[in-house]
Amino acid sequence: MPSPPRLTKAFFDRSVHAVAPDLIGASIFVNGVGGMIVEVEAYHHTDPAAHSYGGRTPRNSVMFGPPGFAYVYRSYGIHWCLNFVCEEEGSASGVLIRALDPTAGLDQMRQRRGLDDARALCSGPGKLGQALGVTIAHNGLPLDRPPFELRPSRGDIPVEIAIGPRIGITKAAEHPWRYGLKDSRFLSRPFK
DNA sequence: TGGGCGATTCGCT
DNA sequence: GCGAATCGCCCAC
Repeated sequence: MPSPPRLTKAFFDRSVHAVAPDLIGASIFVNGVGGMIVEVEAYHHTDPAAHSYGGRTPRNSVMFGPPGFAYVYRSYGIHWCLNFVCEEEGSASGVLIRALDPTAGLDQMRQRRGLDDARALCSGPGKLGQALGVTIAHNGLPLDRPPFELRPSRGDIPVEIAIGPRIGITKAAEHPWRYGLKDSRFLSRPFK
């Protein structure tokens, strides 16, 4: 039996604004726990809202590296948030993974999150990080081998992409660089 | 070396 | 809808 298709580094070696909508409907698993991506946001180093905007620091150095790697950062001193590095090396751009439709490892997610409601397991970047067990230990790891596993959208299911402004930022808040699966029950917030 | 801030979440009103 | 919790990161002093 052939192994299922995987997202390769070439997939991420494109504009964040091409990669981000293409990730909707794809699936991510961390040690077998994960589901279908339903919400992401794009960040580019020319964007004042991006962590890489002010130049390279120890924290954001992975963003300045080659595409196809995980960039993990701590949000509000509490949450771990997962990004995919995109574009050519030095572009310092990435896509923040904001919400999943959980399909695998729900029991482990429930245990980590301390919740039963499937809708609340991965409906936000911090929740998603907790449910998948993402920590700083994943920062800089390649996305094309374990513990990560990324599969492209099945293609046989039509995917309607919703677009809107990004959430929770103050700088460059007007740009419509949030992408989601239209009307998904697992979004962090609905699209207007 | 210290203080302000943040790509958030949750509980309470 | 609003505010507290909570702490690593980063820049200014």
